[in-house]
Amino acid sequence: MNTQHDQYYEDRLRKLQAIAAMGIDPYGQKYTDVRQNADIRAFAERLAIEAGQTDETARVRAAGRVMLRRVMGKLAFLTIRDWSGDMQIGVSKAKVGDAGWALLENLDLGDHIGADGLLGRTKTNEITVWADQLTFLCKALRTPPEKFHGLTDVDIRYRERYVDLFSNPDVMQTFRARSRIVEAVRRYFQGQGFLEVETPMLQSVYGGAAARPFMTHHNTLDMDLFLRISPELHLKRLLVGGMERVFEINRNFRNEGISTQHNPEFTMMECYQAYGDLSDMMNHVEGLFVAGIESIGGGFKRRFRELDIDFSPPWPRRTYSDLLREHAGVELRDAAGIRKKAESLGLLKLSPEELAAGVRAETMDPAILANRVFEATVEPTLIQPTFVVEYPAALCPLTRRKKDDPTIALRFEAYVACMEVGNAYTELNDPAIQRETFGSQLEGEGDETMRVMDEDFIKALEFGMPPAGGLGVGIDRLVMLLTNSASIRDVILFPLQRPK
RNA sequence: GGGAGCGUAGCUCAGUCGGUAGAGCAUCGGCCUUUUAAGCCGUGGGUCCUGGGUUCGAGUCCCAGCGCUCCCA
Repeated sequence: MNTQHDQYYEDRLRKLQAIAAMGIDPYGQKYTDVRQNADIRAFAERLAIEAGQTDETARVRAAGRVMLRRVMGKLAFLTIRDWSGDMQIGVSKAKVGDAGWALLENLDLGDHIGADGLLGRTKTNEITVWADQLTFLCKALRTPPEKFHGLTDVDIRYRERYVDLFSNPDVMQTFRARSRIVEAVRRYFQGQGFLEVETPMLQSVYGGAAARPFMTHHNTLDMDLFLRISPELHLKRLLVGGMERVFEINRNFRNEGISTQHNPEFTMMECYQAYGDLSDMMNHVEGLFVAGIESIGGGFKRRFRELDIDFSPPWPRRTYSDLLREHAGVELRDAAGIRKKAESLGLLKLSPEELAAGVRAETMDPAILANRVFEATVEPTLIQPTFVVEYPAALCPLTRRKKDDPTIALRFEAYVACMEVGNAYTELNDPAIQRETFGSQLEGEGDETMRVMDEDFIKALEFGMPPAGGLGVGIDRLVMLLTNSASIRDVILFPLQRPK
């Protein structure tokens, strides 16, 4: 058990007191001029120090958490870790004196220390800071995970991410990559003339997507509120206001299932471009993937799980109906054929939720059936980056229709590794059609797609929203793909866990 | 929601047919001035996820629950 009074805790408290008795603050002070371990390592490479030699001119200061400790009598080697990497610190009793050695004897794995000294290499050629001064920076009262295997229990890794981060360097690397990718996406849109904005997460009317919301309550206003499922309707209001290019990178919340691809809160990028259309949005999808890849390196040909994926633009564009014909052997317009195919795939079986919502297989909308067939037959084949274009209009009521074919929606989805990573529209800006489509619900979609009438949004459209293209890209999935992370929980620092 | 699996020392993991709870790392004590998961000798450490049940006896078998993982919906 993780009680506070086990033997380890007591041992460490005893050493903390011993350190304090030496007149040293066991929780440290400001410590300046520290060089990162990776930087010190690169410096040592440039100096071309030979094995067994020390460079008398190369004084450095390193700091980090003690990960390994090898003491042999009056000489010790410590491996300390900062967020750039590890560094070996050599400590000899002759050099640091009795006081320094007494400090070393009270060091535990997990403590933070600083070391000043000359840079050299050991006989075995390991880059080493030969300390003449150790500075104690922080006592750790808990034992870090085992030095060789690190922390592997996934439950504890997510619950105690702070331990995961310092004991598993790959995890640190993933989250550094995530930060660079988000920066790159931001820079990409700024470079394209977009303005970054933030819109409400607490909303009295929710919308912009088909999902169940989280509910909360404002006490002093005595008002129920929803956590947003999408920023879409607010970003479009900004188009009405004359912000011609806007984007937002922020959290959405959906009160739905949890899986390796779904976390209840996730980070979404949405952008809207006045006078733009779908082809602009495709360019942006490719552009932000390129920017993300360039920010972390590794090239366009990448590994994801067991898949080899080539992100080189341009990505192929395939129509929904062609893909359906190719992989399901049915025509999109052949409602009877689709129903037959759906039946043979066992797709007419309804979930308890759907049955409760009054959905019946016999009257299910052909477009919904087609989409079930699409998900079952086409999606598993969409491994290489692909734009699926020409969605059936019935599936996307919020979307403008193709001019010469009103059954086709001006929408695409971008797929990579069978995951939906982008969703784009040529936006609907006709307030009358928008009013009709709000609240419309196709039989077979269940209650999750309940769309609440947003009168203020209609009003905004009545002031005139310029024709525009809009795009949403799930940042977590983007990071998963580019960092080869199998689960969304591996790219979210603190994924939702039930309390233990 | 359904299926499969997992939960044992701080960490990583064994635990056979139901018969006194084990190892490595870590801790503590000792030796050790070039180690690389340092080494050698010694040592302490357990709510076997929780609660029931079967049994002379349960980490092990049965039931229920909790948490996690994966697959499916």
